[in-house]
Amino acid sequence: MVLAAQKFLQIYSVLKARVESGEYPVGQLLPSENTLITEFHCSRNTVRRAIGELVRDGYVQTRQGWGVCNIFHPIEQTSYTMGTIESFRETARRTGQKSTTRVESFTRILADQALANQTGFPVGTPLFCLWRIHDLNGRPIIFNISYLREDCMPHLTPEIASESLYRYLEEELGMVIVTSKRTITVEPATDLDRRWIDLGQYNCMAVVTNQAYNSQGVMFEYTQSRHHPAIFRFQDNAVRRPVQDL
Amino acid sequence: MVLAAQKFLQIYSVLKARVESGEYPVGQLLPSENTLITEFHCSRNTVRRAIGELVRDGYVQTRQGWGVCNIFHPIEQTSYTMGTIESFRETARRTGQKSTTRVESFTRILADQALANQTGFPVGTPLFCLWRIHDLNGRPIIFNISYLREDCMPHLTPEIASESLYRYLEEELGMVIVTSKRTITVEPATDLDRRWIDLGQYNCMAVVTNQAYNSQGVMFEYTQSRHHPAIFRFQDNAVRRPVQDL
DNA sequence: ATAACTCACTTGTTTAAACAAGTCAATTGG
DNA sequence: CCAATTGACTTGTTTAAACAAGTGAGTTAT
Repeated sequence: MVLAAQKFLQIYSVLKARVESGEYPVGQLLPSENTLITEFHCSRNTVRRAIGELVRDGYVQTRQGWGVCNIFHPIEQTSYTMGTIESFRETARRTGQKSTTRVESFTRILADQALANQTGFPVGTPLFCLWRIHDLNGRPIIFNISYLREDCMPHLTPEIASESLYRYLEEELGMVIVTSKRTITVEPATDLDRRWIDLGQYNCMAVVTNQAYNSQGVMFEYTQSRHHPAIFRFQDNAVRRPVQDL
Repeated sequence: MVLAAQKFLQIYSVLKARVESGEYPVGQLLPSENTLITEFHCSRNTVRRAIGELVRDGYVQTRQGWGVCNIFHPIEQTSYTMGTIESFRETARRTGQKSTTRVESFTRILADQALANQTGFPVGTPLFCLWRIHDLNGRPIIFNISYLREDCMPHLTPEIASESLYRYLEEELGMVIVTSKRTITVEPATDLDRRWIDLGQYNCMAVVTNQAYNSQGVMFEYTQSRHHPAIFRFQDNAVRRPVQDL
């Protein structure tokens, strides 16, 4: 039951495709849980789990006593999708654009107090420091500053880094990347930014700070992605939960 | 079982507090599901649901065959929390800052083609158009442009809007706000922005576009929140899900 | 010594059942 | 005619059980 995707993911995919294709009209109700149970030959919990994922995606909305309402609106092609971790390369491939990455600097350092405060690595941690430029359709648009724990990837090279870093970590090292904490801010452009990115009239960068944890709960990556503001776009679906101060 | 919060939320709150207080040390495992079951006198599903919420919050991380690892790091005080919908007023109160809101303009319009394209409202929809300024500690920092469906809140007044709009909708009208789609972009500052917000050296705004849906699946609000870039900060926890192209 | 296996533990998935609670239309009672 | 009730539907919460599958330590067989 691992080669074939889990049942709830299969059902999720089918329902998602139907919503996207318009098979379930926007603004109307999906079939009830009972109907879906008989269609997919599964338990109610499994149907509910699939629907729960669609809710998280902002595709549908549930209402007790009423049903599951389709609220799908096509998203912008160029946007990031939040709620999942997606690399630059994956986003570019999904949106059908041509992306390249080049390494501008690759050094080894120890985390000093200032860097420890900024990143959250313990003082003295051996780190790779990596500067990369991402081009989209031939134009540089993202300046990437990464700090990577050396003890998690001792044999990292600039060649590997210019390929997909995440593919290397996952496929070669068998590392499972589980959680990623992201912060979005807007910061004044630095000289380093302008050295590579043509900002035109803008004097700011959209900065995504990313802290990634492996399956052992160790933070192995701290990356600042400094985006050209004109191409930056982040999308998210929020579900309001009851406010509770227990 | 509705006055007393649901069981899984109670357990969630207790575990969350323990993680935040350091009762469960960072980097170590939480008690196993079985241990928690006996402590809370509940079923395994209920414990798992509580833990699932902590995972979504980026507080803990699970690993099959191993356990639940505490990866909590205190978040920035001034940051938004994604994954939940929180109003400006709620955020300010949570972070202990003094906030005020004033209405600069309150008009009624019909959605024309351009506005329909921008917002997603059907052409001809009667709308309230609302300009608000949010002050934090006496300084204007957010310029808010809202379009609100008139038929969802016929008796809206500027006085209500200067109070909490969401409180009015929820408590007075009984409207349940369920889903909210947000997009974050960085845009050049306009003359309208500069009329109210002192940007200093910056020439951009951090823009959060928000589309809110009520429980009937109707989009009733489209709001552009144009933030002073220096105080803007958005935080999020992403969980990597298996990529699957069924 | 080491490789393979076993075993006790962990979390992950799925099913089944019961009851709570919201919604809406039809029916009933005044 | 209108208000209240009923009843059939919906989703929401919780329990219980079974099996799958990953982890790591200890044991066994070679």
